[in-house]
Amino acid sequence: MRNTTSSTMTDRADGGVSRLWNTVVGNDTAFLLARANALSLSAANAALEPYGLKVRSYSVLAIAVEGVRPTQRELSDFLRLDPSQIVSLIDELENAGLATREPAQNDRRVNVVAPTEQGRKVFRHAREATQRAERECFAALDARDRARLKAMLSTLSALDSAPG
Amino acid sequence: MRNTTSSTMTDRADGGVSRLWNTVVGNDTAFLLARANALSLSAANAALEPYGLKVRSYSVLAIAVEGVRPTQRELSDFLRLDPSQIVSLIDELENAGLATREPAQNDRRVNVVAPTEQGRKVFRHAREATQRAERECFAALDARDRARLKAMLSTLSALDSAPG
DNA sequence: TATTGTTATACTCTATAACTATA
DNA sequence: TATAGTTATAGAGTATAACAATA
Repeated sequence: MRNTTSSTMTDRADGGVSRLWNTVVGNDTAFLLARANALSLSAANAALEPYGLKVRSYSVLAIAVEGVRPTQRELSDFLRLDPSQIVSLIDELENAGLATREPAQNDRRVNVVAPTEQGRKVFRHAREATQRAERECFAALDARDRARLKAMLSTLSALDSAPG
Repeated sequence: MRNTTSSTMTDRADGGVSRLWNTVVGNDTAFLLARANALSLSAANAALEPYGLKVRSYSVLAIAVEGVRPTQRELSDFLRLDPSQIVSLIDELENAGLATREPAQNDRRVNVVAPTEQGRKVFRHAREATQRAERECFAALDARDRARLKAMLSTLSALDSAPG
C-alpha cells in the first residue's frame, strides 16, 4: 500500500507535490529563476564531471584558454568569488596540469593565468559537453525564446557590473 | 598612482573586468542565468533580513500561510531540500514563533506545518519587502519582458517536477 | 518492508581576517 | 598607504547514513 490513505495530497506521480506549485512561491519569478538555475547548474556539473571539472574551474579554464591572460584579481571580480577562492581554484587547475600561473611583466605582485596544451585540449571536449548539456536543458524553448531569454538575463546581469 | 602601469587591463571603472565579458563564459546562457539568480537571491535575502528570514525560511512560511498544510516530506520534495534540512528550517520558524508542527490526522508519522498568528503578520510584511526587492531587481525589463521571462523560467522549471 | 521525521557526521562552499611581497 | 596573492579559520550550506516511530 502506498499513498492511498490521504489521496488528495500524495497520489500524484511526482509525490503529491504539484499542489504546492499553486502558491505565491510557485508563482514567484525569483523562485522560478532559482529553480531553473539549479537545474542548469547541476546539468553543467554533471557534464563536466568526466573531465574533473566543475562550473567554477571550467569558467576559469575557459577564460584562460581564450588567451585573455586574466589576473587572479580580475577573475575574482568577474566571477564574484573571493580572492582566496580563486587561489584554490587555480591550484586545482595547476595540479591537474591544465593551467599555470605566470608572473605579470609590469607588476611582480600579479599572477596571470595561462592554459597548458592539455588544458586547451581538455577544454575543447569539456566545452562540447557543456554545450550539449545546455542544449538539452533549454530544449523546451524554441530558438527565438532562447535568444530572448539570453538577452534578458544579460540585461539583468549588466545591472551589477556592466559588460562592454 | 593607481592602475596606470598596465593600462589595458585595469583602467576601467569596474576594475578592468569588462574585457572578461567578451569570452565564451560571458556569453553563456547558463552563466548569465547563474549571475542573474545570484543578484536576485541576494536582493531577496537582504530584503528579508529585517524579519529574521531568508529565502528558504520565507518559502516555507509562505506555503504554510496559504493554509496548504504541507507535510515536511512535501516541502522537501517541492523545495528540493533534504528532509533533514527541512527539520532545521522548521525548527527556526518554530523558535521564532512563526509556525508550528501539527500532527496529521490520518498518519501519526506525519507533521504538517501551520503558521501562527504572528507568522501570518510577519509574512505579510516580508512579502511586501520581497516584492519590492523583486520589482527593483527586474526593473530593467518592461512588463511584457518580465511576463515572458517568468513564463520561460516556468517552462524550464516544469521539466523537472511538473506543475499542475 | 517501506515511509516520516530526526540525529549525527562529513564535506563543500562562503566569508573574514591576517599575513607577505610588492607598488 | 594601498594592492595582489596567500593562508587560516569559522560559518553556512549540502549530502549521506543510521535510527525510532508508524504504516
